[in-house]
Parts: sequence; structure tokens; C-alpha cells
Amino acid sequence: MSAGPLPTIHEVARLAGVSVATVSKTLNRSGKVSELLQARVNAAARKLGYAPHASARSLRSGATRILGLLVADLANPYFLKLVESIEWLSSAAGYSVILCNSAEDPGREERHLAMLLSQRADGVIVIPTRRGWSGRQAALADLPMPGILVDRRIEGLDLDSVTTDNVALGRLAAEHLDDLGHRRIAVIMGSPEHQIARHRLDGLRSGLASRGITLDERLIEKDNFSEAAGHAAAMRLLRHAQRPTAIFATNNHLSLGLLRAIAESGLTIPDDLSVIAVDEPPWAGLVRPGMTIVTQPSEAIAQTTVSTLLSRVSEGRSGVEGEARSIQLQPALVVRGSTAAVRT
Amino acid sequence: MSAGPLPTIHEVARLAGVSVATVSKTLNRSGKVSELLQARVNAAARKLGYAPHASARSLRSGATRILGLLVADLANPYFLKLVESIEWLSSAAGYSVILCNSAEDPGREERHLAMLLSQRADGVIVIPTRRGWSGRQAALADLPMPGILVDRRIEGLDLDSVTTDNVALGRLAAEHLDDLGHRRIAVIMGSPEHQIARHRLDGLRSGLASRGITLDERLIEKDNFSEAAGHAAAMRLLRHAQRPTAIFATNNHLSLGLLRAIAESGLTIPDDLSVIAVDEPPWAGLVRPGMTIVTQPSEAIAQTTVSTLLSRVSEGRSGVEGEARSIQLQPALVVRGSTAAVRT
DNA sequence: CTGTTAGCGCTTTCAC
DNA sequence: GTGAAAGCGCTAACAG
Repeated sequence: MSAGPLPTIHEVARLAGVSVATVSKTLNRSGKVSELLQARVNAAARKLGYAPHASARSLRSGATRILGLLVADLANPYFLKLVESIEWLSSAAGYSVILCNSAEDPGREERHLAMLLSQRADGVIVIPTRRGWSGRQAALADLPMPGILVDRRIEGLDLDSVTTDNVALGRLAAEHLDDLGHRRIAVIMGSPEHQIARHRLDGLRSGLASRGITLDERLIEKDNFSEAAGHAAAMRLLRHAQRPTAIFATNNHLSLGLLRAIAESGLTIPDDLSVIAVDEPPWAGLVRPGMTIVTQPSEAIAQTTVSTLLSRVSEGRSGVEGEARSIQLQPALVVRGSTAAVRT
Repeated sequence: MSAGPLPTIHEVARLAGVSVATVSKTLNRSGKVSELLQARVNAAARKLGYAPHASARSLRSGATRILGLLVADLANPYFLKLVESIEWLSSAAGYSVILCNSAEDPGREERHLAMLLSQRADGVIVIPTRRGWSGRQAALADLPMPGILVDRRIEGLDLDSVTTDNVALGRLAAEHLDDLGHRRIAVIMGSPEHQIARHRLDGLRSGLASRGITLDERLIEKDNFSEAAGHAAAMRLLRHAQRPTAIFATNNHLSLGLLRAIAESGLTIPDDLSVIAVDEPPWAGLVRPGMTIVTQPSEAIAQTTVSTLLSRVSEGRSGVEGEARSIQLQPALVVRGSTAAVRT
């Protein structure tokens, strides 16, 4: 908050006694410049505290080295982990990240997308909001820059995407619970309209079915994905005439609500009931004797996302309708103490 | 990922049958343009899907409408809340946010700062890393755009800042614990070199002193601020010959470690000991019967930060050494069940 | 190797 | 009210 206007490439050139072209070539390591002049240019640039003007550079070169990251819900620890990894990887690759939180609001999402377009981000990473996409797919499909969907897909939109195999995730939970002998299995699934929730439930159901077990449809709690909804659903389940022996909560908010309900009810995990959740939130360590979870490979998802997007970026607009890649990564089961063999 | 090059202002002008100047004036509501032409311009712009090129605009106008947000530790729920609020407020004010996570690494922080300078962000919000600032204050002081420090101050740096009154915070905890009759009070303070930790401890100590109580220095656990450190410190305290009757953990990571240690030890809150923490992490609801906390006013801090910064931005470079404002906001005590009267 | 020069797309005087 | 024209700082041909 002190110095006047910033030095431009011209002042560096003057101080170094060379032309602006030489400065540009030196600083960008493009074209040939003699050692001597390079040294003089670098010295001059350092002395003046020269920082190239990104806007000017972008205007001329057509690339901003900015990535847009549009997140449906920053408050979800799983998405936060994704954001951290993506920011890390992008910055390692020389890209800055404009972070936008749509907070599950399609209106905000749309405005943010327009802004990223104006900024001419080189690529856009989107964890889309759950609702509001019907009829709005064009907003993404018509984007002039490469875009990629993470975690959630949008029906009817042909765009690169990186997601977890959510059917496999449900199946993993099913097999684990069956191995422990559970039969009265409840699910807090969130909204039945949401694809991911459906896939996880389908996986659970089919996993159980392949072991000859039928999921009791009355033990499937449907509502939204909030912590409050998870808590309410859990309360209903815990008061059931025949309380379930195991509960599967399909996302972080829901499982937090579930755990709170159990704590309030004074029940003990896993003696009174088993709990299996998705993802590893920071508070997993508070559950004694440890949370059994099905994890999504967030690290790998972030890596795949960034590298896929950046490869599209360097392909240039050329990817001429090269059909969309949709990559699915596999979840893993982590068995800890919150699930136990059912009481006989 | 379909259309070719984006339309420029010239194509809008041609389609509307006006000059580029008229388009610019219309779209920016600057200067006078007749209703008729405005309508034609807007129609043409919509038809072409015109989105002004932010780089070109910035280059010309000298403002980017971008704010840099440099965060020391995204994984801390308190900072995350700050980030969410800041992003929200900024975008409401028409600014985009470039998010940078330094992850407590001064090297990353420095590179990010250089990048924000190159991007010519209109202003920079910094939650600085804990270490590595000695001798590097110039990096911030010499920034050509307004900057503001949040949550943490940097010694010897005269820059706007918005922080919590951490001495008051410690005092709040002291008074509450004294009211409940606690005398053997332990503190998990984090690093003693860190100003915030010292202030909170000082507040606790002086708050107790003013009630005639002396803080037992042997019950002050010093280390770093990680969850692991919190856990280890808690374990030492719980094994103490005379176990403390209350423990004060001074940040989110530390209190998570503390709670985990208590859970593992099979102790009950608040029967076996009282716990008071800082901030409200998402998992606070898991602690029965509720967590007693001292909260920082994150909402107000975010608001003050953004409005102070934006007012500096509009002042222009003019603020000519207008001395730095350092704003302190007051914490609040929220009493719930994790603290109780000491057993007599 | 090095320098000159023509814009990138936009805003902003300044004439009309 | 409206338009013509001059750059903002930089890169990329192109000449030397």
C-alpha cells in the first residue's frame, strides 16, 4: 500500500538497455536470448520489483491460467477436501483458482458461471448443485472453455466427469453388514430424487439381494441431505418398534445428524446398533470405537479431475467433439469399531 | 465446449448498428444513451451471448474486480466459515475471489502473494501463516493494492486488521470456570510463540487472577496446534496424579484431539471433567450434553473485513498512509453442558 | 540473436 | 446523444 504505479515491461527494458521483446522472451524463456542480456534483464526486473500484468498477458495470449472451481456446498467436508486438493494441484501446475460456492443455489451457480466466462477461465471444474439443472444443461454444454463435472453427474449432459462408483459403494456396505449378520438394516438416504443417493441405495439393495436378503423398504428414510433431516430420520428409526440393528447414512451431513441422535438417545455403538457412513469427516475420531466407513478416493478424484481438465485445456478447442470421458473411481471399505456382529 | 471464438464488443456494435462506444456505455450504464439504442444493444448482446472480456476491461480500466483470499489453513473449520462468508459477501459486492491455501507454509504463501500481485487483485485478504513472517513483512507492506489481515496480526506490520479480542476470550473462559468453582484448570494452548495462544492464555490467567486464583503453570500444555498435539497433551493431563477438573482448549484442532482423548479414556463429560473450547466446529453437537464454548464472531469479522477492504479499494491509492485501522471484535461465551460445577 | 511493430478487447476522452 | 480514435501492457510475427 505504498509504491506508486507498478513498473511495466518498458521500464524493465529501459533499465536493462534492451527492447521489450527481449524482456518478454527472457522472462518467458521463449525464443533465444544471450546469457548476458538474460542476466541484465533479470537484474532489472528484480530491481524494479517487476510483476507481469496478468490481464495484459491474457489479452494478448488468449490464456488466463485461471481455473474456475464451482462448488455446490463448501460446508461438506468431502467437498472441502476436494477443494483443497484441487487448489493444491492446480497451483502446482501454475494455475490460479477462482473459488465459487453455490451453496446448493442454482441462481448463484448460474451467476458464478457467467462470471467465470467473463474472466475467460481456461477451464472450469464444477460440482453442480443437486437441483435446477433440468433445461439448464446448455449453460455448461455451451461453455467455450473445457469443463468437467466432479462427484455429481448431470443427466442429459455430455461432459467429462469424474465420480465415485456409487453402486459399488452401496454394495460394499451391504456385504460388510451381511458378513456381520445384520438383517434389519436401515438407510438414511437423503433425497430419493438425487442420483447419487439412488445409486448408493441401489448398490446396497442389490448387494443384499445377491446374498439372499431383502431390504425392508419401511426402513428407508427419505428426505433431504441436511444434518437436521439426518437427525430426524434417525430419531424415527431409533423409536421403531423393532429397532434396526444397523444404519447406513449416505453422506456427511446425514451421518452427523445420525450420530447426534444416537448420542442424545444414550445408545451405545456398536452394542445397541451398528453404524456405517460414507466419507471420513474430521470428527470420525470422536466415535468410539472408531467409525466404519465407505470412503470415496478424494485424492485420486482430484488428481484425475485436474489432469483430465488440463489435458483438455492444452488440446485447445480442438477436442472437436471428442466424446466426453466419464471416469468412475472405486470406493473402499474401512472397517473400524462402529459395526459389529449382530446380537444373537 | 462448442462455439468458436466469443463475440467481441465490435460484433455486438455491428449487429445493433451502433458504435462500440455506445455498446460500452449501455452495458456499463455509464454516459447517456437513448432508450432506443439501449434496447437494440441489449438485444444484440443477448442474441450473441456476449460476455465482456474481463482481462481487456481490466487492462483498460485498471481494476480487476478480483479479491485475493490467502488462507493459512483451510482445514480449520473456523477459517472455512470465514472463507464462506467472505466469498459470499464479495460476490454480493460484485467481486470474484481467488482462493489460495497456504497450508501454514510460508513458501506457498509467498508464491501466492506474488501471483495475486500479477493478477492485479484489487485487494488482498490475508490470514497469515503462523511462522515465517519475521523479516518478510515487506512482502505485505509493499503490496501496491490494499491488504487486510484477518484473525492473526503480524508483529511490526502496520496494516489494517480485523481480529478477535483474544485476551477477552481467555477472560470469558476464566470467569465461567471460576463461577463453577474450578480451581485445577488446565490449558492446551498450542505453541507458546504464537500471539493468539499467548493472548488467550493471558486472558485466562488474568481473569483467574482477578478472582484471586493462580493458574497452575504445570497444567499448561504447550506444543503445536495440531489435533495430534491436542490429543497427546490431553493424554498427559488425564494421567496426571491430580487430574484437572477443567480443560480449556484454545483452538479447533486442539479441542478435537482433546475430545478424542476423553472418548478413548472412557471418561464422561462433565462428570469426570469439564471442557471448554473455542469456536463452534460442526461436530460440537456430538458432545453430550452440548459443548460450552467461547465463540469468535466470524460473521461480523467477515463483514468488517470485506467492508473495510472495499472502502480502502474505493479510496484508491489515496489512503496516503492513512494509518492502519486495527479492529478488534468481542467474543461471546455460550454455556452448554460440557462444563459443570466442580465436585465438592 | 535482437528490435520494431501490430494488435488482443475494452473504456474513455473528445469532437461532432 | 453518438462515434472515432487512442491507448492499457503484453506477446508474437517479422525484419534486420
